[in-house]
Amino acid sequence: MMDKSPFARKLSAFVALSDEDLTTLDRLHQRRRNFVAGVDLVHQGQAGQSAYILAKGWVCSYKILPNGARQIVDFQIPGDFLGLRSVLFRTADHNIEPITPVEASEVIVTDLLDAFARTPRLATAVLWAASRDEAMVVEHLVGIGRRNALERTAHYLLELGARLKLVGLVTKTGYDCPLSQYMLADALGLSAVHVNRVLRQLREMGLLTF
Amino acid sequence: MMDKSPFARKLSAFVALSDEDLTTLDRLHQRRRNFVAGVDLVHQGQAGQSAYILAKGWVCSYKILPNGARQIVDFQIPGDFLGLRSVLFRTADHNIEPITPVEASEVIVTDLLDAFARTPRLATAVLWAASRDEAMVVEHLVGIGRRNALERTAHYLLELGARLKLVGLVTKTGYDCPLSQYMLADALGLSAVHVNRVLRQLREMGLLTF
DNA sequence: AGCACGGGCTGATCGAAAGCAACTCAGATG
DNA sequence: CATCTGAGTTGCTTTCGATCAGCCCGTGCT
Repeated sequence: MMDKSPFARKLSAFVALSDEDLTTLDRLHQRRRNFVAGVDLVHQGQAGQSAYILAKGWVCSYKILPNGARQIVDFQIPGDFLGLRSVLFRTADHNIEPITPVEASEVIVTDLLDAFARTPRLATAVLWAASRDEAMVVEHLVGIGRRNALERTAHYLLELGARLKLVGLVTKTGYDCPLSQYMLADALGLSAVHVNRVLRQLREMGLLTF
Repeated sequence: MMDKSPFARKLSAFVALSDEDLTTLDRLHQRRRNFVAGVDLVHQGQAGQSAYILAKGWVCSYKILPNGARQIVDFQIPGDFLGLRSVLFRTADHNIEPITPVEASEVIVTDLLDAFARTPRLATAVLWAASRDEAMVVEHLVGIGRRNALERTAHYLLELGARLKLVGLVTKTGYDCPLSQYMLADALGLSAVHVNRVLRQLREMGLLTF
């Protein structure tokens, strides 16, 4: 039996998938693409985008406000869907930028729907995953709205850990985190300076090591 | 031809629906339910919930933090789906509370999927609507993270207006808003006192009237 | 070597929003 | 009728986090 992709690995945590499901799933990963870090993959307002399943590397989705401020909505890690909403929506309402070199499989929407028709269990699993993503955005919203900088940061780092664990990217001692403090700041709705202080606090409390 | 439900009205703004689509849609609104204001309709952690389509009244979805703070994730208005994620997720991850007396139609998920199979255009429209809801949560996140209290409040009130317009609940002069300043505060991640000040500012700027 | 650059780190100052307290007013409620 | 409650309003004080400014350090470039 072959190695599971991070995507299959994640879905398996929700629903038991048969070998047939897994091969159907594999067929989705046909056209593999590579992207370099720092160059936007999708641009706000752009039409006719495709969706991707992330195989390797980290990506972030963000919005830019008229005043230049940036808010990172979410980070995507291996196994995560990418730009699905932009496709349904017909035009992207946010930017997507690789923060490390990235490998991703382009997914044709019709292929996905075909796969759903063939194996309903797969459809369930993917919907589960989508719901989970949405729930995470909601949790993120709650954090920014009602948690202070310290709680918010700690919570976010833990959540990232939980997500990475699902795809086997966590070791006994921690996980490899390519995020700069600037990115964390834009994700958490803080300034980079303050993120730095908060991280120091967490370290001093013994809750965090680099 | 009969009156369109708010739901049909909203979907029609996205996709042209045939009479057949509309009757299929109507069949979903079978078991109508009434709820009183202030009593939770869905409770965090509760399992086996149903989904609803809101016909009349306002509802809010929120989360409570361990420290007692509340963050309102979204308000639902007539025509909006309710608790769809809780169903896919099998167990509710947030509370839903009517803020006015509410009429809603219970939707059985299998009915919905049947309807989708029958008229694909309907499926497209519903997915469109779901994407739009998700996009609104994201926009909300951005607002809380990167807009100041004034911008945030103004933006949110405008967005509410745009949503209400889609279902015909806006007049020349404005819309009927049953939200208390406490609720606005919990939605915007502010204190009620501060919301009050911000609203006063907006009034003084001539951007808002009660 | 020299230098530019990005990321991380820290101190000092400032301001937006929170917190607290008090008061009004309109409806309930008894 | 008195009173109680909840929403809205305002003044004053406090605090959290932003902003500004500068520093260190590793890397890549010429």
